[in-house]
Amino acid sequence: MASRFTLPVPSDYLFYRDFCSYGYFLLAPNRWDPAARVLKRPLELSGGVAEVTVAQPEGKGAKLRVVSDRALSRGEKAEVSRLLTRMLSLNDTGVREFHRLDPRWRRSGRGRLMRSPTLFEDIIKTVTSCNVAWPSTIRMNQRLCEVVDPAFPSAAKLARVRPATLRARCSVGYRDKRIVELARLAASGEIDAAWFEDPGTPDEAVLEALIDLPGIGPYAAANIMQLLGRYHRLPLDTESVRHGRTVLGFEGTDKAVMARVAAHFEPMGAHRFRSYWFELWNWYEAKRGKSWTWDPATTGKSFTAAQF
DNA sequence: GGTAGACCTGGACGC
DNA sequence: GCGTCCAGGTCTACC
Repeated sequence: MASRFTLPVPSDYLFYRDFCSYGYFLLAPNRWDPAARVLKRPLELSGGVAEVTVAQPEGKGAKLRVVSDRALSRGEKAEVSRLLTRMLSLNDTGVREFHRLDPRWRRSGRGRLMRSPTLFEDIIKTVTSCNVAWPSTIRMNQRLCEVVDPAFPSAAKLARVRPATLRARCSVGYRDKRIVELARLAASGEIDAAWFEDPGTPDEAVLEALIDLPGIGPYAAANIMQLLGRYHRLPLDTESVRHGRTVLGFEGTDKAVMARVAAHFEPMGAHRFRSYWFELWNWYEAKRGKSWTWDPATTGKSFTAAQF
């Protein structure tokens, strides 16, 4: 029998807008239904996997309606609430300050960014997004869920998979050993999620620790930092260069354009990434329509500039 | 400290 | 249908 419960959200929270705010909303095991504006995905809970459906039928600021495919204990409902709170950035208290710094997004209300229910899933998703076109990132995450665990592989489960299996069946290529090593570090506690998530841990310490991880370079570290709600660094990549040239009108070598993009967002201080990201996202939406209307099977595979 | 080249995959392109 | 080229960020070796 299903469990049904509600989850309170901040008064400015608009589910379809705020969930469809970062590309990972299109990656397995997330399943976004653009017509119904409903999210379905399995979550790993203490009593086993449960498929949850999340919606906000009454609109902005209204409680989220959560339905699971099996009965959940009180403790499991608390787990689901905790995982969704992380995923939907419901504890983000910086949106108002962001809008004060960059008023362009005040009217649309853009400010919150979605992420994964766990830091580990965000780390692996980031590794699968490096040095690869977006359709391959989609494929890798799809296969990880099909081959290893439908609810997205936990660190413990992934640590037991052979790199050759990941390479052959999940199309992760040379990332195979790095992914398994990351899983071992997370499973053993050497990657301490609580330490990374603690707002009291200094940004520089987090950055240094991330760069030390296998498969994590400057881009991936900055991206994981924004997924941790630390928005002061920009994950600069080829999309940043494209954005610098086409939208901001910068000229010169890739390196010079990157430096100018970084300098351009400097005044946004602790909210640099939000300002940069929503400008980028706005550009995608100008080409492809609002992100919550993207069909994961079509537009969702081709919204990045490289696919145009 | 800076840089060249290897690492893989899949899509685009030419034949 | 096949072969070749290219994009993408990280890592290592080398200067």
